[in-house]
Amino acid sequence: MSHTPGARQAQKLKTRQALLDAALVLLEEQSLSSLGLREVTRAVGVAPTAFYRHFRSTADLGVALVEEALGSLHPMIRTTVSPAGDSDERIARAVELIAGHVAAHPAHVRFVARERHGGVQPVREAIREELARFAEEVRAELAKDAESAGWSDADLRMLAGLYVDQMLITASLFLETLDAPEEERRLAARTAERQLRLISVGRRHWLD
Amino acid sequence: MSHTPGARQAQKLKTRQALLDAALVLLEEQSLSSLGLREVTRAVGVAPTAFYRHFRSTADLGVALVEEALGSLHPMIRTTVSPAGDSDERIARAVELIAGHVAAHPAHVRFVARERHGGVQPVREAIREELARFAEEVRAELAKDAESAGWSDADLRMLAGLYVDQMLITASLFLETLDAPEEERRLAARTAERQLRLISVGRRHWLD
DNA sequence: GTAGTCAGTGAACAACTGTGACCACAAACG
DNA sequence: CGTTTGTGGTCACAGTTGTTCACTGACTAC
Repeated sequence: MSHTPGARQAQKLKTRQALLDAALVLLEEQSLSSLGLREVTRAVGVAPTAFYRHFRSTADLGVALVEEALGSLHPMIRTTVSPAGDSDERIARAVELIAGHVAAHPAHVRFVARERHGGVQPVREAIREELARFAEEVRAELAKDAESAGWSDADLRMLAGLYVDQMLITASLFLETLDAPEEERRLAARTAERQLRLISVGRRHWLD
Repeated sequence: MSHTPGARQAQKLKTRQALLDAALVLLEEQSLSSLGLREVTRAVGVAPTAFYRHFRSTADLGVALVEEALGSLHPMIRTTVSPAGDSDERIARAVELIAGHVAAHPAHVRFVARERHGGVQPVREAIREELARFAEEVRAELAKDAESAGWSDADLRMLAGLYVDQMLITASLFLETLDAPEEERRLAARTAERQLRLISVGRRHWLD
C-alpha cells in the first residue's frame, strides 16, 4: 500500500511503458478495437498474462495512451494562443509548432486522430474530455485578449472550439504528408496558415 | 458476361446489400479493422464463404460502404453552397440540412467519421478521394460567386477545404448529440451556425 | 533473517477467426 | 430440351484469441 520507492516499481513502470510503446507501434496500421492483448505482449516479449498486471483491458491501455498523448500538451496551448507579436507571424509560428510536434510524435498524433471517433467508447470519452479541457484553456486565454472585448461567452467558446478542431485538422494533415516530398509539406503548411488567417480575419470583424 | 437482367442478379444484389447493411450495424460499436467476415455473414444468415462472392475482404466491403455513404451526397453540395437568400438564413438552412442528414443516416455518418482516419488504408484513401471531390465541387461553386472576385485559386481551394472539414465536424457533433436532450441539440446547432458565420465574416473581409 | 508481497511464467481451455475444397440446385443460355 | 453458370451451403483445417489457475522467485518490510 505504501509508496515503495524501490527498484521493484521501477521495473514495473518499465514494463508498463514497454507495453504502451509497443501498442503505439502496432496501432500505426490498425485501430484500437482490433488490437489484441497477446499481440502487444508478444511484441514486448512478456507472457500474455503479464498484461493484466498493468491494464484491465486494451481499452484501459487506450485511455492511458490518451493521457500520454494529450496530457503533456497543455503547456503548449498558452504559448501558442498568447497574443505576442504580429498576427501573421504568430500564425506561422503556431503552424510550425504543430508541424514540429507531429514530426516528433507522429504515432501519438495518429492515435488521437484515429480514436477520437474510433470504436472504443471509453477512449473516445477520454479524448473528448481532454479536448474539452484544451478548448476551455484556449477560451480563457482568448478572454484575456483585448480583441475579445464585447464578446459573449458563447462566442468565445465557439471560437475556442474552432481553434482546437482546426489544430487537430492541421495535425492530421501534416501526418498524411509526413513522408511526402518537401514541397508538398510546405504547401500543406501554407494552406493551414491561410485557414488560420481566415479565422483570424473573421474574429477581427466578428462584431461589425 | 452479358447484362443478365434475370432474377439471378437481383437476388445477388439483395444479399450484397444485406451484407452492407449488417456490417453498418456492427460498425456502430467497433472499427472496420476489427470487423470479422464471419461476424457479418452470421448477422445476415448466410454461410461465411458466401462473403467472397461479393467482396474480396472486409476492407473491400469498407470501400463499398464509402461509396454508399458519400456517393449520393454530391447533389446536396450545390444546393448548400449556392448563394441564394440572406447569409445568416443560408447558414441556418445548411446546418439544418446537415442535422437532417445525420438523423436520417447516422450509421453512414459515423462510419465516415470513424474510418476517415481509421486503420484500413484503402478505406482511408477512398474517403480522402471522395472528400477531395467534394472540396473541388465546393471550390467550383464558390468561384461562381461574385464575392470571390479577386481571390486566388489557392485561396479558393483553402476555403473550400475549410467548408468541407467544418461540414464533417458539424456532422460528427450532431452524431454525438443524437440521443441527447433536445436542448443540447439546439445548442450544438447554434454553435455550428456561429462557426460557419465566423468563417463567412472572414471570407467577406479576406481581401481587406 | 524471515515472512510476505507481487511482477511475470507456463500450460490449458473454449471460442473464435479466415480460407480451402467440394457439393447442391436454380437460373440462364445454346 | 440439355448444358453451363455461379450463388450459396457444408465440412474441415490450422491459427489465433481472451481468460483461468497454480506457480516461481526476486524484492520489500518487519
